Amino acid sequence: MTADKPLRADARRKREALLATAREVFDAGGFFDLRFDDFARLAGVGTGTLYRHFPTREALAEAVYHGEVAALCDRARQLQATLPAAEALATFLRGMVDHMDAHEGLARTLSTLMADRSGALAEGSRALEQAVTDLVAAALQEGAVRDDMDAGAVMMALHGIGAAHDRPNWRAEADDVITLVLDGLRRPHSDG
Amino acid sequence: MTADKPLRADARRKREALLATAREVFDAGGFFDLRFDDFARLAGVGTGTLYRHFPTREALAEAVYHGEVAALCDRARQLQATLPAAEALATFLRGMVDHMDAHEGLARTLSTLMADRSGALAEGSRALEQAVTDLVAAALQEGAVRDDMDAGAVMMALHGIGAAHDRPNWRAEADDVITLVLDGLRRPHSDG
DNA sequence: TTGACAAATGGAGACGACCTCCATATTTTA
DNA sequence: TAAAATATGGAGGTCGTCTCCATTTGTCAA
Repeated sequence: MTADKPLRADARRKREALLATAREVFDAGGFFDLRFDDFARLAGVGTGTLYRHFPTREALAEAVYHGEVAALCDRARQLQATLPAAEALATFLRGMVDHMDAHEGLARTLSTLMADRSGALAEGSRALEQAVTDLVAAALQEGAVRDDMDAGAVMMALHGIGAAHDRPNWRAEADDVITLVLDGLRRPHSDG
Repeated sequence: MTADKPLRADARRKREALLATAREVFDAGGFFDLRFDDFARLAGVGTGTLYRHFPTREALAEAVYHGEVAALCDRARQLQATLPAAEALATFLRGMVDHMDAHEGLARTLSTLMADRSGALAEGSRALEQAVTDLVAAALQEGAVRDDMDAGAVMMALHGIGAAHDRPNWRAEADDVITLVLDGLRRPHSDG
């Protein structure tokens, strides 16, 4: 999949400069409002170079958050290894909301990556979905969650949380969505 | 709020033509891919006229779905008047998914309207949120749902469903999200 | 070191979508 | 019917996005 490409020295340097600039802009919150060309100017490279390294704004966003998303996935695996499955899932989902809350850009990025209509799901997005799928599967095997549902619904809920990041009461509502999902995932009442 | 503006005869005619064209494109599924200018050409009006009547694509989308959204709100009120509150809420949410499934454009529109970062929430979106808020409040008063949660979480979940409309397994996942939300909304198990 | 080849650069300018402006046309009013 | 008010349309300005290719930079073998 990820064919190794021995990058030339200057190429690697420019690429790093672009990423560094993008990270700064991300932290400042202006990533999605800045002209794409300006990343180049800010990083001191030409526009052509920018586009060769990152064909789209989404590609750049993904690269910026590549580490962060990988960390989230690691965290998922770690939780899964050390906690009962249901608890691992809950902790992970709560942690996702924390992350989105702390890094405004992450919510925007995730929702952008997930909504990517270009078909090919970005690697980070796919990895994240796999992590959630594993967590849910483990909880299922443990008998902690109902068996008529898969991880897609959870992804969709996360998607909603990310996409709605500008709602006035976002944090509280996001926590509520997670609570609803987690409570809903247990065996439903038998009085239905 | 909505100041009555006696529209001139030709103005009303052009407006209607634009709406008719937009409806057709909506049903064909191409609304969000078509150049905004082309709505004008297709409807046989000038671009200036298009922009005077509908300053943005979102405004046009809202106008197209004004009737549909109003119908959804009416339906919510009607369900609320004829069914136990919890059942009314469930039926309404299921119906929303049906609607989004049947009219591909509606999901896209709702998610676009809700995500509208321009601050001022469009009228249709606000009306819909009010309808959901009322349904949840009624269910709460009836004691059918937990009391530590409001309608915002439900809106967020709907948002996620709409925003994720291009997921391969959308329909099943959307139904699952609704199920999770509804089951989660009941009193949680006491073994937590 | 040097020559030759491959890899990468940068930025001018093509392109395309969005939107404005105003001379002209249509409707309404008196 | 004439004047005033209202609406039209589309040429063209603006602004991001993205491409193209002449030039520069790095690599490697001799």
